[in-house]
Amino acid sequence: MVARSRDQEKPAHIIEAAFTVFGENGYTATRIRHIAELAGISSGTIYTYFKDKKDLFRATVEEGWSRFLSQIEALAASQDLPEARLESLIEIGFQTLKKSLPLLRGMLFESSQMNLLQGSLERLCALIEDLLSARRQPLSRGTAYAVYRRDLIRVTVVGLLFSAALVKHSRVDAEIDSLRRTIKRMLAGG
Amino acid sequence: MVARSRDQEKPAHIIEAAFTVFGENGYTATRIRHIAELAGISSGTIYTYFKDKKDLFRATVEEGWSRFLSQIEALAASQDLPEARLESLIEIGFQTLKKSLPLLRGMLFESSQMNLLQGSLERLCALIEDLLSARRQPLSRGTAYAVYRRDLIRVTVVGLLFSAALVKHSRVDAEIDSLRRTIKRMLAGG
Amino acid sequence: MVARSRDQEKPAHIIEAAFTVFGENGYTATRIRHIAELAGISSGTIYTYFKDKKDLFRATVEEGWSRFLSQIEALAASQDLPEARLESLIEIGFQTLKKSLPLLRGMLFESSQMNLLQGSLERLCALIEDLLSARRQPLSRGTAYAVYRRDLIRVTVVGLLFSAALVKHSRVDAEIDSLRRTIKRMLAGG
Amino acid sequence: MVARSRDQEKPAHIIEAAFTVFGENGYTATRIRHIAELAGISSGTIYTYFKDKKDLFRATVEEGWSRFLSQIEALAASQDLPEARLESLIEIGFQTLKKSLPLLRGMLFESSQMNLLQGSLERLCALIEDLLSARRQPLSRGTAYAVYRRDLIRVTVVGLLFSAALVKHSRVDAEIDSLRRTIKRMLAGG
DNA sequence: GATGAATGAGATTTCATTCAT
DNA sequence: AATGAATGAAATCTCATTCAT
Repeated sequence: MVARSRDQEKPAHIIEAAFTVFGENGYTATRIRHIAELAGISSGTIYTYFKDKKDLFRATVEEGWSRFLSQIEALAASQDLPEARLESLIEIGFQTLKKSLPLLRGMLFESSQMNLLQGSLERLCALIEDLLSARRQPLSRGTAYAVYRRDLIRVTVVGLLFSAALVKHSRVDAEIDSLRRTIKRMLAGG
Repeated sequence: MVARSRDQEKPAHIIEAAFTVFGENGYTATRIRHIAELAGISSGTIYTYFKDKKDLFRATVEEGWSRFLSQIEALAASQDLPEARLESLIEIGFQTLKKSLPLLRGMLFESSQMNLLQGSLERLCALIEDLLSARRQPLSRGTAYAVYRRDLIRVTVVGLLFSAALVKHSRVDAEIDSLRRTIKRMLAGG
Repeated sequence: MVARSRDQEKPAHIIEAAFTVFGENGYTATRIRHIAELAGISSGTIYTYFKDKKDLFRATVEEGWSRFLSQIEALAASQDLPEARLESLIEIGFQTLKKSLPLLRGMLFESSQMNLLQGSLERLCALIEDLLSARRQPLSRGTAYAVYRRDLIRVTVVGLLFSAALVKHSRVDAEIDSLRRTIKRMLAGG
Repeated sequence: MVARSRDQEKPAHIIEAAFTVFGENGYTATRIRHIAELAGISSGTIYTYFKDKKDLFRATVEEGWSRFLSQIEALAASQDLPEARLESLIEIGFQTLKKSLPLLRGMLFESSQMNLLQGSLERLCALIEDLLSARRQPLSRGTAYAVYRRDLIRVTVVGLLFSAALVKHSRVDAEIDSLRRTIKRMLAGG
């Protein structure tokens, strides 16, 4: 009477497949049938677990962000020195960026139109802000400066994500490395 | 002896309508029929001037960028003092950003998938770099610094465009103003 | 566990309907919707079994020829006396001609589908030639005669098919009977 | 005050162009615009002289048949010996066949235009029958024989036309020559 | 008469979703 | 729960024909 644990994981399997297919083709060009085939199930079954195509997309995007953000959160909660945590942030961030680029490409643009990005972006920026704040004494330079810094972080994060997503396939690695160096320099010096 | 003369401005009218409709709905969700209706013509007429939906979209996007970039180019070519030109750049940039936001929203995401963005972005960044360089003595801090600065500009530009495009309708004006202040401060101080 | 089982005969049903509709209207004037309606299914279903309109047409034509040619082939392979087989050929041929005339009409008169005709025609002529050869001692009257006879058969077969296809609806039966008598007489006498 | 004779010939020019275009593409695939371009006029002008596409096609076909039939008619009315006239018939017939094959192709294979064929075919067969009858004493072998002969002529004529029309482009000349030899032999011997 | 831009009905085909099995 | 055949709405694009100039 063992629980059929495989069935429990079916939604996860579907999301896994959706990850790949949405990532490669984007939302509109993705065919439900392709996801089903990759997951080794029939199209109809998808509708047992997800309301419709949009719902599956949302779940897939959320899963992606969730994986990424939980790493950052663990980082934020760690006891390491601020400088070390910042270093890790950059490493994790750019590593994930490289790894998830297909996903990012296929999803970023469409998910933004569905407002799937906003929340996660907000959370990511907040985490980064916390990490940065920890670096020195909490600066009480006033509200204006707080807004300035929040905007700056957001512009930079959004800029990084979309810049990476816009890079040509062939130059991905070099470009992302370049971006990482740029960010490091920025944090260090200017 | 002469046929109903080809209205010289008809393509412009169509693009004008396309501007609005693509802007509001994005590429996929836009119906050719809606553009035709808004332009006050029949669907078929669109195909007199544009090969297909994609071609119309490309033309619309290019028109938008073209308008914007030609302003920046005029600026770059002017004889004003560097500081003044930079000031103007920011004014024009953010003004256009506000005005073209619907367009930007509907288009940025899809056009990037069609590779319509790259070229214009490249041109925009180059112009901005020129404007910035003019501010002080040409800095001969070496190649590494040049790459750093180019990346920084790109991340910031891309970050600004997509940040703005991601803002909720209701908060657009406030957010864009905030972004402008942030950029000004960044250029001034940090 | 099993989906609505694929109706084994559905393609046959569709072809049956296509038979009628293509027959009555020809390829171009035939509307997929009409075939679907006659078959009692939705238009979309046709695309489950056939790639596109052209594919359905090809399948329909091939089915028609196939039915006809397999009868002739059976005849050619039979052990009957040559005279009897020739007699059967004519009976079967003209019977099928009557029955399939709508199809024939739709099939023959489509410049876009001409090449569908060539192959089947070739096969039919070859079969007829075999049947005729069997009638007497293989005639070794030389190559020139062989060409002559092949041409004659082709002209006659093509002439019969198209003559029948050109006949007015109201006079079909009488005309085809007349043609059959003519061919019989031709084979008997001239 | 010279009559603008060029205008008088405009319909003829149009038909000339239509000849080529219909011949190359068949009725359905022919675009009015292409005919207009080849004739060096605008599409609209065609509608000054022809009611619609079908009307232009009819006129084109009739012109083709007319040219051909008038030659045959002259032949039938000539005082030459029957044998010589028959010889001429074959020469003229196959010559025209070669020359007008593109037209023929475009003309024969259009189910929508089938009835254009009937009349001209009838006339052609009647002329041929007259020419053949003249060869010997009018045969009073009775009605049955008359029907037999008429059918035979029709089948042969139709067979020739469509056989020729079905031949592959590359083999046209050889095949038509072969058909001519076959017909000659048939008239001589069988 | 000539022009050719504009029209707009209409056809094929796709694909998310349903539901009988 | 799973299946996958069936559905059918919906969208782009074509092209004969019209008609203002």
